[in-house]
Amino acid sequence: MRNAGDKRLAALFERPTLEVAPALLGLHLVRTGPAGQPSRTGRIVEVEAYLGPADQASHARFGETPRSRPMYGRAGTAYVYLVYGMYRCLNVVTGPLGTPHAILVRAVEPLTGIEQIRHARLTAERRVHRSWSIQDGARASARIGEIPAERLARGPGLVGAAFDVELSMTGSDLLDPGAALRLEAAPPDEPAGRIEASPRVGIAFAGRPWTEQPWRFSLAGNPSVSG
DNA sequence: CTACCGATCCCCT
DNA sequence: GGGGATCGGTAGA
Repeated sequence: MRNAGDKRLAALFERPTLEVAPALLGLHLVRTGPAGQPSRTGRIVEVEAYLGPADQASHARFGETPRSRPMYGRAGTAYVYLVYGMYRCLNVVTGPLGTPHAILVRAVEPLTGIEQIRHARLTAERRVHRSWSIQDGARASARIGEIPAERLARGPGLVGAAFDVELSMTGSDLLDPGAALRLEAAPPDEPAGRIEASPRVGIAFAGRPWTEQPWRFSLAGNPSVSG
């Protein structure tokens, strides 16, 4: 049985993708586990909409493949992919069944579980730099310890690292209140903030008009929005 | 099968 | 401003 907040959340996803994207701003991303560890939560502050398969910046531009299959599923499904062989990026699927729309979560403002997030960031870096010496690891640990909380998930790759987004989570239901990775409605007392729209980042390969569409949405002035 | 490149991030120059 | 880390997907031989 869904409570009132869950119902509002589910209703949100029945709207067109370009309306859902700005509406995701302010929602909470929640990560629980491993068992016994405090959960991590953060406020979504930056997203990008991908309106495949026509959208030449979308992974759905190649049609339905094993990787893109979750995008064709129900709205609220997670689409997780690997970029540059190391960073996992989280998308929220939107649109009706069979319509491969998705919204990339580009930045999150950490709210709780900050130490868990720092630990996850360090683990992610260690995985990339397998050949690190003891000193390298110590340096990275110190550096991450100095990063202000609002910058710990400022960028899509960092969101994946900070919240331990796993490839195995692709296709999972982000609206399931029991899921290890999920979305939750923001508390009603949390201020929304002004929303800005701008062109999407890192998609020069797509060419016009896709590079110019203002399909990136962010909370104006929020320090966790990526540059 | 190989070649190329990506919805990235960090460090060095 | 440039390059390294690292690997799955796609395209072309």
